Amino acid sequence: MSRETLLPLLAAHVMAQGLNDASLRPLAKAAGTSDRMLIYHFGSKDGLIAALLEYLAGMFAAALDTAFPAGRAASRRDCIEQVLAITAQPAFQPFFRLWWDIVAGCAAGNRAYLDAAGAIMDLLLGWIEAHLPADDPDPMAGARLVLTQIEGAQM
Amino acid sequence: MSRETLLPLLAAHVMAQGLNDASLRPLAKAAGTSDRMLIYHFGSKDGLIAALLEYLAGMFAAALDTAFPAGRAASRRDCIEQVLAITAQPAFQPFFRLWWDIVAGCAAGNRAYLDAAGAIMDLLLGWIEAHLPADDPDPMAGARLVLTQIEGAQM
DNA sequence: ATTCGAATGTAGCGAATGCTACAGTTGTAG
DNA sequence: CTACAACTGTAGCATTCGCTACATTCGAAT
Repeated sequence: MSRETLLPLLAAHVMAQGLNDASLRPLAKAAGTSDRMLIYHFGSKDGLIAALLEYLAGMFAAALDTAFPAGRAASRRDCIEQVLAITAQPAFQPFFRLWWDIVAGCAAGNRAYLDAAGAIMDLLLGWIEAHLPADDPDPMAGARLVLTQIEGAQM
Repeated sequence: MSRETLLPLLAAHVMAQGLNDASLRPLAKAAGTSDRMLIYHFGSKDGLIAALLEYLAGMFAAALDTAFPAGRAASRRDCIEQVLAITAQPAFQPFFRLWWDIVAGCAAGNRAYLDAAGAIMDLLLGWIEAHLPADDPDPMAGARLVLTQIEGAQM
């Protein structure tokens, strides 16, 4: 059982149970190993969380990849509604639960959470930018605007 | 030392240290009492949190009251920018830190947090509604729209 | 076959958690 | 003065937390 074998199982547990109050022993049990081994493989709980956040960001990107229609939206408003329709799917709810955990962790000043949040935001902005109309005057600003709307609506 | 004497001190500690990982002994120390007495006055930690959330919502309303200019905005967009300018003040940062804690708690299904979030949302919606232009065609929808923008921008 | 390092199990440490049992110590009503 | 109820301090309990010490197993390289 290596890091790579463990991460999917740990991620599944975190998706189901939340990230903020995840502790080593339940995580280990969910992955069929022991707290002892989690520390062995990841060095510390912080290391585990950092690895998990990175892995979860990858999962999120993959989920977006499969759920997103290929083409570009007709307008910014159209893009917003496409993204809203997709992220409203039940499959995405766990990701948003995690997202709020991460945001709260950022507000508390947690470094790993800040890094993860930055990475995920960049990921999302890139995605949106690629799905805006090709003739959008300022794609970066447009993506930020779309993201603002989506985050607000999610709440 | 009654509930009413304790709550402001507890609230101050929570504003400074966060809500999610607040525990009885540090809270008690910050309020100059003991965990024993907190349980005595509030019944349980859940009772304490519920009382604190209610008190903090009151604090937030009062803070809005003093910071908000009296009149109505010229337009929805104008209203958004007024609120953004005010909530960007350093005095409001601790409230938003708490807000994220509450949102994360809601995502985790915590009942007290859900109630508090609902109350605070209603409070905010009322505030915004009262500051929209008087000729707004649909003040309730307008308030929701403004709030969406603000929450999105805060992130 | 021996050796060596990676991987794993067992047991536990010290700290923090929410909460409780018990024993006072008040202040006040009769 | 007495009695009773509200209040408070001390000490602890059971649990969980992240983490470590120690011992063992096991496969591969020499």
